[in-house]
Amino acid sequence: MKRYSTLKDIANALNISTATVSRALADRCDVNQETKKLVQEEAKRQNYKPNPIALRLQNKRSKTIGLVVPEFKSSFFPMVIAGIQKVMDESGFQLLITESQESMEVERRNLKLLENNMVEGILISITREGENTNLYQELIDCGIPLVFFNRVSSKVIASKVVIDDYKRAFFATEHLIYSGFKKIYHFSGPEILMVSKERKKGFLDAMKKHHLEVTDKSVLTAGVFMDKGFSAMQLLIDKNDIPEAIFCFNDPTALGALKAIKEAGLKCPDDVALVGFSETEIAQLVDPLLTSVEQPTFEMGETAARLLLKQINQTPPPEVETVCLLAKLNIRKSSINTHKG
Amino acid sequence: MKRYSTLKDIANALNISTATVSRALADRCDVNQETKKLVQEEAKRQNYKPNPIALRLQNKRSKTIGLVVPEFKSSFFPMVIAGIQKVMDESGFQLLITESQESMEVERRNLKLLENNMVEGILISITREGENTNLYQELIDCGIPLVFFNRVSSKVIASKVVIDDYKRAFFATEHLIYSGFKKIYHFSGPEILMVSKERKKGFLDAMKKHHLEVTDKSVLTAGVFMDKGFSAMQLLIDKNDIPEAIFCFNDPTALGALKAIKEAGLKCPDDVALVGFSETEIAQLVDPLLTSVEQPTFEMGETAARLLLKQINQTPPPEVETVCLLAKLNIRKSSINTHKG
DNA sequence: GATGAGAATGTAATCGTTTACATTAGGTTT
DNA sequence: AAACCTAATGTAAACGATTACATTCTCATC
Repeated sequence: MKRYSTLKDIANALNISTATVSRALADRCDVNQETKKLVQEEAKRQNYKPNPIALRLQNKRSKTIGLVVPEFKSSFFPMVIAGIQKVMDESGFQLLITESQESMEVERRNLKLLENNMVEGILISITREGENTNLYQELIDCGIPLVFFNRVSSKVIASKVVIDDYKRAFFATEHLIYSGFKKIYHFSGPEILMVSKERKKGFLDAMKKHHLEVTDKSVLTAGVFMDKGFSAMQLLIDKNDIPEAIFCFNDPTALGALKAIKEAGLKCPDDVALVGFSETEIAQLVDPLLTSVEQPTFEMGETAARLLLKQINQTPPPEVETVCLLAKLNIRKSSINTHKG
Repeated sequence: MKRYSTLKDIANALNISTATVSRALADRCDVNQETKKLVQEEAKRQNYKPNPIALRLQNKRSKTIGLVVPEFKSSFFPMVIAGIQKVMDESGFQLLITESQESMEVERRNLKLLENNMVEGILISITREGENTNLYQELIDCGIPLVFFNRVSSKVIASKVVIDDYKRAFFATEHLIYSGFKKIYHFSGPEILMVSKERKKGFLDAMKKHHLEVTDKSVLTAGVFMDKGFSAMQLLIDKNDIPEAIFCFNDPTALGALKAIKEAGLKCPDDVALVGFSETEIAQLVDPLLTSVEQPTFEMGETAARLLLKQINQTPPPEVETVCLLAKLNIRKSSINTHKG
């Protein structure tokens, strides 16, 4: 590694002790003004920078926090990371990023890795396979605070950052209902995820409120990726059980459905209207433009990071809190009722 | 921070010196088998993990490398990061990620931040504003190896990972030519970027090879984002100077052009055929499906990381090398000549 | 002139680990 | 029995920074 200038180098150059140098650079009052000036000049001359590793050892703080995200492919998590990064840079913390690849096993490995690297806290969005509840609890119990975001644990007590999935799903469904659609289906996400449950509940409650029929067939589990939305839609087309509108778990499944619709020679929104969720860039690029719920991704990262820093820096640590961020429904062409009025 | 078990704790528990404990755990031959066993048991009992910070101070190595990417929005860089991450995890290095937000000024700040954090090397993809040549050179000169990827410096001598932009642009253009198009235009990227120049050169050379006319009007600078592709296409439509086909700098500009084509009531590929570059997820989702050059993003990250580790670990450092990764042209509907034979 | 106060600086321990060198005890060789 | 070897362990310095405590010196006070 590159050789850096140290306190000792400055001390030797000026024939004084490292203690004085340290004090001079910290601008302490019990150092002679002359000496202070000499030290500061010499430090500048040698381009001295305090060694962050030595400081960490001394302070017994790693000044590092860990992050576990399920994947990197979609732009959702990268945007969250950008938000986290901003807060970390401001507060002088380093960020250790790991990817669980939607696997509980890999997630466990990542958490162990972070623990071995002495992170002072962990930000995590869990896999869609499920949660490593015991491990989360262990980490918290032995003093490493966890903050969940987006995909949160339902069992562990910790600070969490979510968007109001239930409400947004409810409103998105109501939007379809107010548009005049009656036969409305839902493509739901992995049953194990809280967000899936919340969005499904929002859908069901909105339907119930408006006295619209909901049968076993109204909800299809379609996973998180495009191919699943595609095959779910194909299934409906094959069975000739085509709804007027579908509220989809997320944008990829909506886009998969859209592809199946087009391939079958049907039209969106004329034959089937679509609503996505968790706004992706693509929503504004496909034809027709996709109605979708926009999540404040960057802000989610910032918020989660701030909550974690609070847990780390305050003694005693503050009460855990769950922050619910506001999301916004962007209504576009894919959910316009072309038959009405 | 959480309290971790140390060598001293084990030494105290067994009434021996930390030196012996250290040696026992390193499984050195000059330790009594009995002692070794006792130490290993006690270490397990206390869940001892070596303190990585102390090791770094001791070894005078930060075991950290830095990364500077221009942005997080598109999935391109996140996928590269995933590749880098994989190599780093395997080799026990930490990764410090920074985002320059396409600003030279922010890039300078990030590089300084990485230097202060004593990274042992830096991976960088430069901004589209241009390059901080002097700073790159300074870092290299004082012992921090740099490896460029994707958007590389044209002036600094260092290892680089690129895709064969020139060849792919050449072939993509030839694909349009072989499809029977004659009036072919190019929407080029920011003039300052090497990749822009390379792709433009590939386009021009392919046209020249096949003796097709190239005028001042054949190449329009369209930037990197969708809106620029959109306005460039609108300009052509307004001037009623509509080419049969356009080879675009990247997918977003192609999609922008596509939007303008549709809004003008024209059809792709019937009226204007399109070819994009640097495959995005979107290419497979739009109508018509977009022909595009697919880049090996994950592999690019892996390769760049490996090159950097070589620079760091070998003494004397190996010669710098430029690795050119293969990219692949995915031919889809947007570039099919519907008039031909 | 002895005492004390206060300013400026130095000494040495600490953080957790490694390792060159020193020490000890026991056994073997002559 | 003196000399030496070997195995096993301990001591202490080092990495770079901070800081409690100790020291030195000067000057003011009685």
